[in-house]
Formats: sequence, C-alpha cells, structure tokens
Amino acid sequence: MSERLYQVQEFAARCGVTVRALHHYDHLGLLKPTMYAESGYRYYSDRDLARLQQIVTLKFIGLSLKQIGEMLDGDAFDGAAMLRSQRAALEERRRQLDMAIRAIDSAERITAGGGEPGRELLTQIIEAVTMENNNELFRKYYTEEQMAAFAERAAANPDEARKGQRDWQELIAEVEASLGEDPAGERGRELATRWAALIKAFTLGNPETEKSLKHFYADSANWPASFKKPYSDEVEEFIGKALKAWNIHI
Amino acid sequence: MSERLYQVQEFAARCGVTVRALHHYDHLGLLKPTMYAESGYRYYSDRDLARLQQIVTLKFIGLSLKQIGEMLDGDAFDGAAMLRSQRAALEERRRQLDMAIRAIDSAERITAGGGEPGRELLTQIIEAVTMENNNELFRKYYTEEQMAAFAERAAANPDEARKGQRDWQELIAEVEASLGEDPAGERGRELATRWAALIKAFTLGNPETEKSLKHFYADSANWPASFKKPYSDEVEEFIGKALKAWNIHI
DNA sequence: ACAACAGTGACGATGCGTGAGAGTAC
DNA sequence: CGTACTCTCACGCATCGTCACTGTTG
Repeated sequence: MSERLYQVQEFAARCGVTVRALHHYDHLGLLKPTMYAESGYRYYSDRDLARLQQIVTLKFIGLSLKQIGEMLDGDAFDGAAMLRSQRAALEERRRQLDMAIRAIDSAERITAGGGEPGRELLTQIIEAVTMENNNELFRKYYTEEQMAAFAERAAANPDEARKGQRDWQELIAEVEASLGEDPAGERGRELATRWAALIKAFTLGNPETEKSLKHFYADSANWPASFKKPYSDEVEEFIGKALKAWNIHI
Repeated sequence: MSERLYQVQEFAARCGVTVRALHHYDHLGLLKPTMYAESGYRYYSDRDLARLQQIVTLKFIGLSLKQIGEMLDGDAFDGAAMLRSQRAALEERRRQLDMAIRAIDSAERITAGGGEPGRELLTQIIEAVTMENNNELFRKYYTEEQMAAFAERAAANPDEARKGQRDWQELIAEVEASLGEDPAGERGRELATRWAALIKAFTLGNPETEKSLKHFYADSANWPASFKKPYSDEVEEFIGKALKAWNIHI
C-alpha cells in the first residue's frame, strides 16, 4: 500500500502547500523526497506525507522552519517546554495586536465623534497610539485593580476626567509662568497646594494608589524615551522645592 | 526655538528608534534629515521629529514603511479607509493567532489529561490543529448560533459526543466492509437507515441545521485539500445509492 | 512532436541588526 | 591626539513568490 509515489504537484496539493515550498523544504533538508529519479524528479511517498503533515502543523502553531527541524530531528527534544514557550510568544504577539487594534478603535471614535476631518486624522491616531503606549507603561506600576478603577472612573464620569486634565494643564502653565519667582514664596505655596490637591483628586487618598504613583515617578529613569512627562524639568524642580519649603506631603 | 539640530544618536533616542533605523528611513526617502554636513553627517530638527513620530505611530498600528510613505507623502490619501482596512487586517491576524493558541491549549490539555507522553505529543498537536482548522472550515457553513450550540452540546455531554464519533466510525467501517454488496439490497437498507439516524442525532431534526449540513457537503469542491472527509468516495457512493434506492431522505 | 509537468538558479520583498573599515567632531 | 561619533557599503535573516530558461514524461 505504501508503494504509491507522488510527483510534486499532486503531493503538494494533498497537504495544501505549494510546489515551491516543497523545493524549499528539500533545500533546507527539512523534507527530502523518498527518491529522486535520474532526471532529478522528486517522488514522495506516504511516509513523506506524514512528515509534511507534522511540518504544516508545527508551522500552524507558529514555529519557524528551523525550530521544526530541530523538533523533528533532534533527539530527546522537550516538546512540552516548546509548547509552553510558544504559547507565551503567541500571547505576547496577541497583546501587541490588541493594542494596535484598540488604538485604531479610539482613533476612529475620536474622528467619528465630531473631530475635525482631513489631516487631523494623523494627530488623532498619534494621540490614540500614545495613549495605548502610556497604558502599557502604567501597567508596570499600577495593579490591575487600580487600572480598572481608573478606567471605570473615566468612563462613568468623562466630564470629570476632562476637567482633571484641564486643571493639570492650567496648573502646569501657571507654574511655568511663575518659574522666576521663589518656590518658597507665597506664590509657591499656592501652586504647591493646588498641585497636592490635584494629586489627591487623582488618588482619592487611597494609600495604595499613592504608593504606586510615587513608585511610578521615582522610576522615571526606566521610562521609555517615547514617554513624555506632562511638565518640564523646571516645573518639576520648582514644585519639588515649593512642596519641601512648605512642608507639603503628597 | 526650532533651530536646534540633533545628531543621529540623540535624535534616535528621543523617539526610541535606532540609528540604523534612521539610516534606513533616509535610504527609503521616508525621512530625510533637515540637513547634511559636508562630511555627510545627518542633522535633524524638530520638524523631522514630528515626522518621525508620525512614522513610529503608523508603524505601531501595523503599516509597512511603504504604506507609511504613501500615507505621509501621497496627496489626498484616504486615511479613514486606511484605518478601516488596517483594522480588518489586524483582526484577521488576531484570529489566526487565537486559533494557534487554542490549538496549543487543547494539545496541552490532551497530554495533561492522561495522554501518553513523549513522541505522541506530536500526534496530539496535529489532532488539535486539525480540529482548529476544521472549525475554521465549518464556520463558513454553519451560523454562529449553530456552532455555539454544537460546542455547548459537546461540553455538556462529552460522553454522548464521544459515542457519536464511535458510532460514525463503526458505521463507516461496516459500509466499507459491505461495499461488495448491493446498495439496493437488505444490507444497504440497514446501513442507510442507520446513516440517516446518525445524521438525525446530529441535527436533532432542526431544519436549519439540516440545511447547513447539506450545504456543507454539497460544496465539497471548495473544501481545502487539507480537510479529510471521514469516509471514502466509495462509501459515499454506496450510501448515496442506498438512500436513493430505499427512498430515505436526510 | 506536443502538452503538461519537473528541474535549477536567482532576484524580490520586509526592516532593520551587525559588523568592517574609514573618516569627523570636540 | 585621543575618544566618541558618524559615514558608507554589504551580508544576513525567513519564507517562499515569481520569473526565466531548460529538460522529462507519456
């Protein structure tokens, strides 16, 4: 029964691969036909078919041809470990994909929801992608529950969230304008107080959240270059001094 | 303010890309530095920085460098359409990923659940991947509700599902053994009757499901080469004749 | 002798990584 | 005069697709 020999085309069709792929596998030594005619024609048998099925299967779960070769020919290969690591790799790629999809989603929502059309689209996309990236970064510092809580708050009360953003922008602008003054002066006290209040509005006084927030800012050395602090170094320094001068703790 | 010029390294760091990538983009004409020194040194400005950000962003949502170039330089490019098609492409890739992950999952479950260890793992993976592929194929013919109902039935009553498989295998084997006989004979009637009963057990008499099933088998010309019918052509022919001879409708 | 099929190169595409060897800026 | 940068080739990787030209089978 196993004597039947197939030419490339028929053999390829049986497994849903192309003739070119078979040539390729032959070159790599991954799948050699059972025999070559003198003319060079390749002839495959059912044993080759079984091996090809294995190759196709392992490709399906994302292994490279080199890995497949090691898997099939290596002796005492740990298949279970391979499955685990492959699964992890696939899931990482899926996370990346999800982030990209979410970014597109929010870009579309922004433009659909009354944003200006045309060239502004790029800006919206940038905004959305930046948000996704920031989210990624935050995930390293905040727990899942905290992240979920933020999202919920923002969703439940979007006006509040926007107001918070505006307040921060405003405050930072004012600090920027007051950089010439003395952080230990009256103006410094006012700005530092408002700063602390905004932080409190964000953490809601939750000590866990405060801890995460501090941890986040303390680790700025490890932020990716792409993350942009919402305020300049000068502003940071000014507020730092003012907080210290007036003994305000956050 | 916009006069500040950056050398490659500094510029690259600001956007989280490599110097080599900047060289690459320069070669492609995707991002030329504001100026070259006579020495050939590249000097980038803040305008370049904005463009680089756009590039990085569009890369994030999965566009190729060529697409990005067309997007940024083409006039009157339809960005919204691009977003839609890109989203569709990403989701397709995600589906593939999910299928692979599910296949690994079931392979792991099979082995964990008392399967033999060692080389058999490959067989398990093949089985899991095949199932995933079949699922994919079925999705073209059955509605989501039908698929969900199948899955639910199988999950709620795994023994029943296994019995169904065994029954089919048995019946097919018996038909195979009776190929020499007359489909219009008594043996043919018995086999055809059982065949119809098994189909009924699968469709539960639901006319929608029956329609989908018929559609599925009628379209066998469009099945991928990798899909293996559970029975041979001869069996199909025999049963077909028997059903017709005895006027059994399915 | 003809059609259908098979063979062997070899370049292309994708997005840079990674040297090698040599010049430049401070 | 170092030292840290920068430049320009140019190969490598992964997986075949796609010619182009030639030989084989039936």
